[in-house]
Amino acid sequence: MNKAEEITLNIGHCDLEQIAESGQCFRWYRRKTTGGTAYTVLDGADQALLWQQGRQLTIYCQKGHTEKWLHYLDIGTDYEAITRSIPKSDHYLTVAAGRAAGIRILNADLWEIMVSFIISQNNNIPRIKKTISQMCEKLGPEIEGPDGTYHGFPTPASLAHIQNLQGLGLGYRDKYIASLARNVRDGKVSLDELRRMSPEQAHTYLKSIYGIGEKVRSCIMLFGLGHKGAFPIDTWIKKIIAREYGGKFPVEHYKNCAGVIQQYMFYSERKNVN
DNA sequence: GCCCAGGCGTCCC
DNA sequence: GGGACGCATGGG
Repeated sequence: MNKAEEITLNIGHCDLEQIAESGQCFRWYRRKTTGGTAYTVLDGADQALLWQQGRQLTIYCQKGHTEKWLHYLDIGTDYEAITRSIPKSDHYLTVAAGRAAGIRILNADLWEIMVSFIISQNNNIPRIKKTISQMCEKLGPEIEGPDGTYHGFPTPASLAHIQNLQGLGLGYRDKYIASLARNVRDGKVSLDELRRMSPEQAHTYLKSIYGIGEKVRSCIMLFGLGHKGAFPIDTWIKKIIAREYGGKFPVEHYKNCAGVIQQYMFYSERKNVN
C-alpha cells in the first residue's frame, strides 16, 4: 500500500452525517467510533477516512491527496454567506437553511457522478446506494487504500458491455449506462472537455447524451462540475415549490448558488419525513 | 394489488 | 413546445 497522510482542520458549516444523508454521495460508509462521527468515503478510484468532532475535521488519505480531498469537501465556498443571502421574508427557506447548516456541496468524481445520477432516475436513495455498491464490488478494481481494501468505481471500459450490468438492479437504465460508457471509452464523449466548459457549454453538451435529461444534467453540473448555479428539480423539490411558493421558485435571486439553496431544501424536506 | 422513488425517451398533437 | 405513457425494480 502507498503511504498515507493525515490533516486536521477547523471547518464550519460541515456536518458529515448531514452530507452523508443529503443524496449527493452514495458511497459513504459509517464507521463506529468513540466520540464524533466517522465515514469511510469512496470517490472514483480514491478512498479517505473522514472523522469529525465538532468543528474539527480529520482527513486520513493517501499521501499527496490531501488537497484533492479539501477540494472534494468544497473548502473554498462560504456557505454562511450563501445562507445570509436568503431574504428574511422567506420563512420557509430560512428554516430549511437552519436545519441544513452542516450541508456542503461535494466536488465529486465526474464519471462516478454521471453514472450514479443516471441510476438515480425514478429511483430511491437506499436503492441507489445498494445498486452502486453492488456495481462497484462486481466491476470496480480492488484497491488497497489507507483505510483498508475497497473497490474503486468501475471504469468506462468495464461498464461498456450491457451483459456485465445484468443482475445489479439497474432496470431499464442499463442501456443508458452502457451507451455512455462506450462513448467515453471510445473518446466520443470527453470528460476533460466537459470540465473545461462554461456552464452553458456543459449544459448543451450534456443535453445530447442518451439517458441524461434535465434533472440528471443539473445534478451532474452541480455535483460533478462544480457549477453551483444548477438547480435540480426532482419530485421532492417539485412538491416544495408547489406547497411553499405557489408553483414558482425565485431561482433568479440565487444566481451562482441556487444549487446550494436547492440542497438545503432537499435535505430539510427529506429530514421531515424520515 | 397499489403507490412511490433525486426521470427519461418516445410518440402524438 | 407541451402532455400522456411505458419503463425495471424494490420498499412501504
